[in-house]
Amino acid sequence: MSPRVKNAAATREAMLASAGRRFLQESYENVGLRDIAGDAGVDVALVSRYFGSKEGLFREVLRGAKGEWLDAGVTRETLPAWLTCLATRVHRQEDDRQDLERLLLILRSASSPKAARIVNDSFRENVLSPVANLIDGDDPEMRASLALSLLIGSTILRTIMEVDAFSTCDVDPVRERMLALFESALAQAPNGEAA
Amino acid sequence: MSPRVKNAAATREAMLASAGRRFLQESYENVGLRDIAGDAGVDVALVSRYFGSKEGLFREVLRGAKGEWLDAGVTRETLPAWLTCLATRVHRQEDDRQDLERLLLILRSASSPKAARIVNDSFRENVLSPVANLIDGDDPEMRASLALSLLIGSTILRTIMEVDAFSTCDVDPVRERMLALFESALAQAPNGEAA
DNA sequence: AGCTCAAGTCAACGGGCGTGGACATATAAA
DNA sequence: TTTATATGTCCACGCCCGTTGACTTGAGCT
Repeated sequence: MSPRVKNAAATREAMLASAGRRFLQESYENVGLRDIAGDAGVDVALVSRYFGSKEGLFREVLRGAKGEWLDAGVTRETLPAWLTCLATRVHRQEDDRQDLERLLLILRSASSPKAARIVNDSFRENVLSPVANLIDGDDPEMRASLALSLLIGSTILRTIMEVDAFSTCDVDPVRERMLALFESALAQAPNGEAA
Repeated sequence: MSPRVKNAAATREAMLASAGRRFLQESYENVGLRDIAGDAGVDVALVSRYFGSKEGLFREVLRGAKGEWLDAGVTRETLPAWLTCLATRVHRQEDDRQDLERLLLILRSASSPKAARIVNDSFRENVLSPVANLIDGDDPEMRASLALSLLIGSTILRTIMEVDAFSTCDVDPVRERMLALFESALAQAPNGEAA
């Protein structure tokens, strides 16, 4: 093979990018380092050189995707609508896609022994905590978990299980119900919404 | 090795049982046929002989677990409470554990290319349809998907992500909120509960 | 131009995987 | 008791994996 141009920073990014793409579509176990390196136009051995191991590469991908979750000026008031957007895949802004991909990247590799700890940590730090910190009142983590359960479940149903009964009918009623559920889950009072 | 006693039906069941146990705890990709055969006290080659392939074995495990979901006399009225039981892991009856394991078995191997089709079919046939058939009114599949999203999400959070913010505080409030969410998700009217 | 070292490639290793064919043995019929 | 067949074991093949060490080549400096 003719060796590629030598630019350490660029190839590192290229590998990170192709790894992110691969890990997003297939799970941690089902993607090989040769696939990732191939996409980046680089030899496999560079993975060990740059990231130490496959786990290291995966960790770096999760770490690199950090800080983009909830960044687009989401407040306590707009949170339910924002979650509804993610859950119904209607992207208001370009950033929503990034957020959804982050979540999906985490969910895809959730049940992989090698990636489990990394995934769990990333989830707690990058998606659970931000939401919990955004809402105030009692048991913020519990209420955030409740809302995120709905988001996670619907994402899995639509993306992985390919069920998508949410789009067989009109989207608006679904969005309406979703919004109500998110508001109820995040609300301080157990029943309904109490300002 | 001293050959085991020769009983085709018994060994077949033993393999099915150990496979079910393994597939429940690890995902499809992360369990080897040698593990399963080892647990059953049998040689690996019998998997091919009895089930054709690993996929065949997995399919048979899913098929064998069929018909136990929602079997314990759950009605439209008791459905929300039953879902809450599953989501909070409080087992009223012994059967609840079976139902939860079924769902978990499906979720664990959901993102495995080889098992995806099998898992998706099993989910639709064995968990989504029963729930959709139990509720009446418009868009039963959509409402069932909504409720199952919550169940799936909370199950993943608790079992795979090991978050379990649901049990850091008292369980009763969580169950109360869960119940309200399930009822709202399954309700005919978009807002709240309307008998 | 020549030198140097980071940057990249190549080949191979040890290991685990699913699978298939050849062989052994317990069971049941003759 | 002999025979036949279902049942189970053993062995090895081919494949893909992550990782490593030795080699090659490009870029930048003097």
